[in-house]
Amino acid sequence: MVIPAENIVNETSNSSRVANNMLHRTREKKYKSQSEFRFVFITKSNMEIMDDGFKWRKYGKKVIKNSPNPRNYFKCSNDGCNVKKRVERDREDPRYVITTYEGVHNHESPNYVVNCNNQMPTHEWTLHQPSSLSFSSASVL
DNA sequence: CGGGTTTGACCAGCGC
DNA sequence: GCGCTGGTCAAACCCG
Repeated sequence: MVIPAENIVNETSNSSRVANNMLHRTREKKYKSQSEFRFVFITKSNMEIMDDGFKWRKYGKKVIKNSPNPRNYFKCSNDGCNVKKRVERDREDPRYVITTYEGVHNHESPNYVVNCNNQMPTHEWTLHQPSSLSFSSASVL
């Protein structure tokens, strides 16, 4: 299992704003019996939809019980790649966006070259590596 | 016209 | 068994 985080790290390093306030929240979430790769990280952003280089198709939105903010569900629109991600705002700090990736892309990012050319999205967002987060322990560690 | 978004309905898992 | 909750589907709609 490979962490598809190189894109994220790449974008973060290009970002003019470096994470200056590391805020980690432990999210103990009971997922189904998924042994799939899962990668959770928190970003500080004004907008919940961030361009991480992949093409995502939104397929659902749900209001979560313990959160006033709705959670959005995305699938990778690449054919044959069934990577999913959910995006929700932090309940206590709406400035932070919690993104959960599930699965591993079986292809390269369609915008990977663009990102490597230092063409960042117009909006700015910073990455917070959730070191203490309940982060798909099996594959990351 | 094609691909993405929206949104309510539907379904499955879990706790009581 | 039932109800609640989260996750997915799919049809209608929107936009380039």
